[in-house]
Amino acid sequence: MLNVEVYPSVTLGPQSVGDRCNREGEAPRLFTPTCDMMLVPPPVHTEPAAKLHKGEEVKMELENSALWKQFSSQGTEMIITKKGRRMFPGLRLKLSGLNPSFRYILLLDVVPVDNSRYRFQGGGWQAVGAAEARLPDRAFIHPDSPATGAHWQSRTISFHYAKLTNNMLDTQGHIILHSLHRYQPRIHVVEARDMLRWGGGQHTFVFPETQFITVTAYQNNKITELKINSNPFAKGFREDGMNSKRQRDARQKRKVVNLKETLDNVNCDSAEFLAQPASPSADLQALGLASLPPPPEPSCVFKADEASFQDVLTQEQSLDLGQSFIASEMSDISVAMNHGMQERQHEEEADRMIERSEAMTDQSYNSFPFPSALLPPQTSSSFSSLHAPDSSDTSDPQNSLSYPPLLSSGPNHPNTPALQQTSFTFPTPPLTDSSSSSSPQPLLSSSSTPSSTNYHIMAGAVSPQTPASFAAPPASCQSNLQICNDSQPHQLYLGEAVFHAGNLSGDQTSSAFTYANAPATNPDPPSAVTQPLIHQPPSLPYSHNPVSSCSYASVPPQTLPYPSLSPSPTLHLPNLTHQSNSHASTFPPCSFTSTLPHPSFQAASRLVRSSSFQPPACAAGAYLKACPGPLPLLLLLSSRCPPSPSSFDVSPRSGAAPPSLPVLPHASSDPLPRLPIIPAASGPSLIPEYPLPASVPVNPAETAPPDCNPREPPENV
DNA sequence: TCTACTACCACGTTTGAAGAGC
DNA sequence: AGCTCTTCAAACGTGGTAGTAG
Repeated sequence: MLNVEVYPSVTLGPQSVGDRCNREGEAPRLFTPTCDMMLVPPPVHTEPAAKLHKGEEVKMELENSALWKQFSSQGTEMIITKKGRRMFPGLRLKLSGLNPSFRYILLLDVVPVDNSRYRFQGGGWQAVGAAEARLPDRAFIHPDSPATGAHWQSRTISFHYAKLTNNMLDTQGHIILHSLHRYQPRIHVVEARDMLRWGGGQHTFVFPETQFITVTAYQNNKITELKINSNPFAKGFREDGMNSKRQRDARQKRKVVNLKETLDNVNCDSAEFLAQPASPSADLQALGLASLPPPPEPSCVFKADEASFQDVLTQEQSLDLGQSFIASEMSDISVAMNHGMQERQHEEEADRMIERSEAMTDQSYNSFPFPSALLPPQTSSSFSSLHAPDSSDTSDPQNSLSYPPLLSSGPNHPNTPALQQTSFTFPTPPLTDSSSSSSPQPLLSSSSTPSSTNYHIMAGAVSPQTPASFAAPPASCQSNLQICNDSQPHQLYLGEAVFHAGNLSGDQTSSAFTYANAPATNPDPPSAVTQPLIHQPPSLPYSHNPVSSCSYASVPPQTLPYPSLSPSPTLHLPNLTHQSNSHASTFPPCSFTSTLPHPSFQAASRLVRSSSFQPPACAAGAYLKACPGPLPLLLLLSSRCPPSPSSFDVSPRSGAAPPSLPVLPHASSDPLPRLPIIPAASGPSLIPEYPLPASVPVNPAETAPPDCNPREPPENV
């Protein structure tokens, strides 16, 4: 029996069946109802995270950054469907700076960028109103989690298994989003030092170029073209594909001709038709069901096959610019290119793609109507200095055109020497609001411990690649922004930039910049004046969104001890089999000190409840009791905290004691919504439909090995 | 009437099962 | 008997499109 314990702010849900567990040669494991999962409060942090990462700097690179930027330049759109849709491009990441022997959990969540609803008008996206009520924050835990730092650093990390849905009643564990809203994916690296406990340091990475607007149908034709040309699954829609517009038109034409011929056939055989019962097919077609196969070889029947063949023969060998980005996704695509002939052909194509890609990206970004005032003093070349060089990634023409880090800081380092703004420019609008940085709300945990949580705004600044069509935030944002101006936030995270990336100029490989956990004082967005909103994409909720950031500013970082956790909080992450070394599972409890920022909309009001707000318990400290394989589970994250932390039932690793966490129904409109349990994807009968009443008992006996769906394409090739 | 959404379609990709060959 | 390779079908991912609901 699948068991899902939901901590109010951390709802664990099974990932969709599509969320395969295995990776890279591992036996496929499918998340099944037999996998027990539960979330438990975060462990008590006993060792300062700062020690754990002393001298280290966790870095993350977006491997397919060029592709993302290409989309971003047009205004990335992501289809969301009721059943869930994968993201394309996917998040392909490279991690470094981790302790090879420590275990980490990687999470992906998607947070609204602003509080606006968008509409595609006049060839661009315009904010047209207030956003829908905030949905429960679901986080997608990478199936490999927890894995050692060596594991994460040895391969490309892909989150393409994550699916987006607009079904608020989704039971598959997909990430629920509103359509026509703007979102920003975030990747969280949470240290799970002994694979049984979450704790230690936490890092949040944000790649501004991965912002997207959710849609149920593509609005921007350019995005459609890019998707078709970049996504192998959409090959059929390419110019030379059988599902291209030309081919579809041809099919449509054939259908019409077919129908006409059929009708003619009926006419010419009318005598016979009238004389004897018509065949079923002729009968159907005569009724207009032209889609049915034509009658076999009637003398005057149009031969559709011939026409079709002709159409195929006339297909052109088009190589759209967008196809160039296949190169950046080559690892995904190359799987099918195993044969020499194909491979050579592909390589040749890839080379041409790269060439065109370079030309295109240059054009795209160089010509991007990014306000010069927003651009940092550095030129593209200077940006590259901040980017980790990757000579091997020849498919990524953007590597040479890296973007400077937006922010850089460490949590709770208000006294960190401020970085001169002149030497550290903020090319993107998100930077305009630093309040979020000042007091980022915890996503997984709220107790902010110095250096426990780092926020990284990745080098790819939003603005340069964000299309001007991305409407500026509503006037309300501006007002909020102004409100935030009364502080000097940038100095804070800028200073942190120096603190954590003080050798930026010298460390060319640094791609991660810690995000300061600013104090209550709201920093002053430096870019507020220099960056016209009209050309700036909405700010990130936690780090840039004026509204949220301002609200956060009123709430100083809190270090709330996790309430009476059960003896030995256990993180059941059976996925350890594929990991080499095992660590003692009896690590002393450690307090979770990460301070993930929280999206704007729910910030202020909730945080005010500081007395009962216990961030760590809410999310980061979630304990997982999952199937014995890569962790295919999904979290619901929220700032909501359980009414009674003591109610946590931390079951031992053996899984003997089913946890009994309070399950709270969630209403997005509720200022303090409670998150529903996300039933298991494969075990609908096991998990009640949303909303769920209370905790679901765990049946330890039904912890069969996970059976990952083999249908998932290889993630890392 | 317009907009957004859903269900379905056709095509391509991926994967594992089944069979053949060695 | 065991291994490798090939073939095939099913599942799934994809954008397009017609229909529907508000």
